[in-house]
This record gives sequence, C-alpha cells and structure tokens, in this order.
Amino acid sequence: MATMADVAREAGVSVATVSRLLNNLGVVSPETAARVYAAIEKLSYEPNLLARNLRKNESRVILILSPNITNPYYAHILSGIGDAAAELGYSALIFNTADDPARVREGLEMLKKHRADGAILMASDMNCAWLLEYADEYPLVQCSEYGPDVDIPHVSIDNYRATRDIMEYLIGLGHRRIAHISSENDYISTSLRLKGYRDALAEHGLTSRDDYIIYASRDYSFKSGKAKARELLAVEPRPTAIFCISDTLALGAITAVKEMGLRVPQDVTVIGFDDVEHTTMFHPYITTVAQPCYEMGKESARLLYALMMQEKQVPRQSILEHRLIVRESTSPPAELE
Amino acid sequence: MATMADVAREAGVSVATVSRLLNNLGVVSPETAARVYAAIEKLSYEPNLLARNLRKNESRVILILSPNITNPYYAHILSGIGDAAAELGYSALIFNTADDPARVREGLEMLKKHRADGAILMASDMNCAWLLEYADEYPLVQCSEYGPDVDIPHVSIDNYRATRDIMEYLIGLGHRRIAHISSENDYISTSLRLKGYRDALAEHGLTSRDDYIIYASRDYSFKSGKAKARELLAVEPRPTAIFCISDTLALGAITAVKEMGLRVPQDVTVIGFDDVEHTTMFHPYITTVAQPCYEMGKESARLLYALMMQEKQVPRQSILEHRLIVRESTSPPAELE
DNA sequence: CTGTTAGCGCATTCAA
DNA sequence: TTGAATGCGCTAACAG
Repeated sequence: MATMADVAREAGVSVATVSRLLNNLGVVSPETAARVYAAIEKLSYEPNLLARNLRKNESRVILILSPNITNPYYAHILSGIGDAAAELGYSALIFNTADDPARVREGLEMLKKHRADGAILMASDMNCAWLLEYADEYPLVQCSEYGPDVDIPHVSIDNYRATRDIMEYLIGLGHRRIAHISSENDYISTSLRLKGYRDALAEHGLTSRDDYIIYASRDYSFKSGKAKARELLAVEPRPTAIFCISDTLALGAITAVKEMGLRVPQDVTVIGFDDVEHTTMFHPYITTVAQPCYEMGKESARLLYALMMQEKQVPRQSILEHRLIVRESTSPPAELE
Repeated sequence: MATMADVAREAGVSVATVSRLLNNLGVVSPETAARVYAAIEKLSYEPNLLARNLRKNESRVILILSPNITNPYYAHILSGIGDAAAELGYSALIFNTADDPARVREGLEMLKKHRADGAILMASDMNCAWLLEYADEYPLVQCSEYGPDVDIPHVSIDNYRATRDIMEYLIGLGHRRIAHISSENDYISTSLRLKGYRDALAEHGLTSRDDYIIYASRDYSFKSGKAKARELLAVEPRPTAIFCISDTLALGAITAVKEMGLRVPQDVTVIGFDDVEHTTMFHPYITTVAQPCYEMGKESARLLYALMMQEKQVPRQSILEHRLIVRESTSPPAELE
C-alpha cells in the first residue's frame, strides 16, 4: 500500500505538495501537478482515511440509530440518509438500538470515541430530554419522532394536520362512528394523531367515545392490529370506520373485519398511515396518508450536515408534506347509501 | 475532550500504563490501575478511535454492499450482519449499490482507502470473477449470491435442494403441470432453482414445457409476478401449479389467479420462496421455502471476521438450512380430488 | 511492573 | 510555488 511519501518520492516533490494537490489547497504548478498525478496513477495510491481523519479530527461518518432496519418505514428513511450521506462525502453507520434507550446511549457514546461526527436518531420517545446532554456536545438530528419541548433539530411531517385531513375525509364521507387504533408507545406522532382525532370529532360535534379508542402494541404489529380491531368491532354500536395509525395495523384490522364476515369498505371503512407497507398487493388497497420517508431521511442528513459544518441558523425543525391517498378501503357508511 | 496524556498526568503515570490497562496487555499493579480508572472516570475519558485505528492500521468497520436496503430480504440479512458485527466489536457501514457493478467497485475502493477492513457483498451476478482482484487483497464474503467458480467465501442455502424439496412436494400432491416463474437476472440462485425444477420434472418422467417457464423482472417485483402469471395461466393446458422464485412474485401470481376468477389453491396452487415478504397477512397464506436471512447475515459476518483475523482454514462456503413451510396456497390439483 | 520513545500517514504552519 | 518540520492520539517495542 503506497503512502503519500511514496508518491512524493516518485514524483520528486515533497509530501506537502501532494497533500496540497489532493486537497485543492494553495496553488500547484501544472507541471508538478502532472508529475504527481502520474505518480499517483503509477502507484495506484489512495489516501489513507485513517491518517487523514486523525489529522483533521473528524471521521466523515454519520451514525444512524434505528430500532429495527427490518421495518420498511425505517428502511426507507435509512435509504434516504445513506444516499444523502454519500453525496455529502460521508459514510453511514447503522446501529441497531432494538428500541432500548440503553442501546441508544451506547450508540451515542460512539460520538465521544470519534467513531462518527454526528448522529440521526429515530423513534425517540417524547421524554427524551436526556438526549440534550449529547446534543449539547455533538451534532444530533431526530427523524420522525422527537420531544415536543426538547430543542434538538428534527424532521417530521405534520402529524396533527395529517390526522385532521384523514378525519375531514372520513367525516365528509358521512362517517359518524369513527374508531381509532392508537398505540401504547410514547411517540409524539401517536400523541398528535390522537389529539387530531379527538379535536376533529369535537369540532364536528361528534362525541368522543373512550371505547372507540384502543391501544395496539408499541411496534404496530399486524397481530395486534387484528386483535384490537376485533375488540373495536364488538362495541355497540359498531363503528363504521377505523382510523389506524399505521398501515400494518390497518392490514390487521382489515383481516379482522373479513374474518368476522364483514366487508371492507362496505361494512367497515379502514384507513391506515405511512403508505410504506405492502398496501397495494391485496384488495382492498389501503387508503392511507403517505409520509415521504426517503426524503425525510435525506433532509435529516442535510440538517445534520449543516450542524456538523457549524452553520449558523440551522432550522430546529423541518416539516415535510404528507399526502392523503384514497384507495379502496374507504367509502361512505352503508347507512347512508 | 480528554486525551490519554491527560489521563496519565491526572493519574501520575505514563501513557503506556494507561494504554496497557485499556488493552489488557502486560500487567498493571492494582493500585496504579485504580488510580488510572479514577482519572478516566474523572475526566470521562474515551479513547479516540481515530488515533487507535491509525496506529493499529485497522478501521474496525465492515462494509456492506447491498443493492437496496428497502427490500426485506436484504434488510433481514443486514440486521444479522449488524448484530454480529457489534458483538465482534465492529461497526457496520451500509453502502447502497443500486444493483450497479460500477457502484460495487466504488464501494470496494473504500477498502483501499482504509475506510473498512472487509466487505460483505450481496446480490453478485454469476460472472463476478472480477471481484477476485479485490478478494486477493482484502477480506471479502458473499452472501446469498456468488459465482459458481469464483473462489470467494460465501454463505447461502442449497438452492438446488430447496427447489427439489418444493418439486417433490408439488409432485407428491399430484401436480403434473407445474409452471415456473424465474427471473431474467443472472444470480446463481435463479440458475440453480431453474435446474432443480427441470431435473425434478425429468426424474419424474414429466415433460418440461418451455411455455411453462417464464422470466420475471430482475427485482422480483409484484407487478412482474402478476403479469407473468397471467401469461402462464393463458397457456393451454393451464398449469395446475406455479412455482415462483420469490414470495413477492408469488403474491403477484396469486393476485393474477384471483383476478382471472380462479381460486388459490383449489384451481391453481402457488408456491413462493424466501418467507420474508408479508406472507401471512392475507389469505391464502403462502406456502414457501424459508431462508434463514438473519442467520445468513450473522454467518457472513463471522466468516468475514475469520478472514480479517487471518485465520487459516476459513471455509470457502457455508450452506445454511432452508425449510419448506406448507401453508394455504398449495393443495392437490382439482382434477385428482 | 512502569516509563521513554518512535512512529502510523496525513494536513498544515512557517519559511524560503 | 515549494519544502521542512510538527503533531493529531494512540500502541508497541524496548529499556529499566
């Protein structure tokens, strides 16, 4: 493995000149430049990042803390982060937190060890003020989830407005008995969606029934969605629509409806959230709100980059556009038909 | 940020002693050790990996070259690699190749730059002998796909046997007209499955019809599966079973069957491969061959580790067990009922 | 058991 | 426009 000294010797110049050329610093005469490039070519030299990084005191790596890369929602975000990182000259390190705060801490310690220059966090709980201890020291960005009063730059969608859009749509279709499958997790998105659900009902003079709200497992599992929908459908009077905070949950709900001998959407309307699961592989295709996951990943990387470059005025928040996608799992309630 | 020198000064010892303690080399008296630990604690010192890595000439990073982390099949493998890497004291870098050989090359160049100590490749084409140029220089492992005559350690399943298992099962059910949705890609798995399909037919005295074999898109898309199944179902006489080389393809095939007014499995049996897609979210649940993706990822990391540790006798091949999972999309052909 | 010292390969200051 | 020299923080001889 050739070093810069080898190149310098081969080209008959000093290492300083080679370094300058490689980093476009100062000016190097065309003739020497040519000689150096020839030497680089001949020795097939590649700079040793280990040395460069130590010298510059940076790793050119960004850390991604994700609870589970197997979940397509996170996978799409990761994909965006990875691509943006590459464009910016960074590499993306994945660290699986398994949804465990202790592992998040463990991951963040890598910043102190200089394994990465900054980190992007996913799936933070609302009470994540403890992250400030790290955010004060290192560039940190949160994606999707964040703490409402925790001053760390984050990118997300407007979960409240998205939910209001969903509710306006359902109510506009004529639904009055709308149930909600939420989750027992502690995400800001969950909280805002629940609030949007309640506010929409209230503003339309519809009573909010506690037995129309049910909490699925933290991870939005299909099984949980199915089980919870089953409970919801046993409530009297039966809701005509179920708003689920994820597509997987909606998929489970649709299965529950079908297994109870009912039809979607004729008997029960089901609506999801995310548009990232396989929502168009089976009928009924799911009506849902699409989140721009890939773009959110990219934007997170961009924010982090701004932070790492010590840019002033880095926005504390970047809200991307959601989109209601009406497909086949929703229709007016039968009673109105 | 405290350095080792700070710790040494604080503890009244030399940096060598601190280093020895941190690396469990040589012996340090309990008293000095205690003083050093106290100093580390007080200064909340963390070793600078940038410096350590340069000194040791290693990055402690493994590179993962994947065409698309959004595909659950790869995501599960990645997950296994990531976990195994962490256990071994390594970090996992993801590099999206977008299924482009030029990008694979680009990724491998990172090894020369010392950004990573070794790499795990996914989705290599069969004619990947050009990889040897890198494998000769750096630790390389291939996961799932590999070149039949390319001497690079790889982990996979026995695609031929798995296919034979599928075919024995289908033929055992009484199927005689079995179609095959393959792919136009150049993977060894595709090739072995096609061979397994043909050999099974031949050994059972069943004629292999070219119009029962069709090639879906490289990426096994749902859409492609649906379209190709449609073509297959138009052939006279209609096949009673369709063996698809991926679950997504099978999902597409099932949709095609249904849309043509036929039933799965009563009219057409469909069988998939991988068991990684959402095969149990809708009826009929898909009969398929399960690949131990997560384990394959772990095993890949282990092999790579052995390579990086310069262990002698690193196996050139590690074949993990597959498993036929019979669910609802298969049954004896109607004609026999 | 502990300390001194010499680099790892590079970027960067300063002098020429 | 170029080169000499310094040191980033650490590990590993080697000496004591």
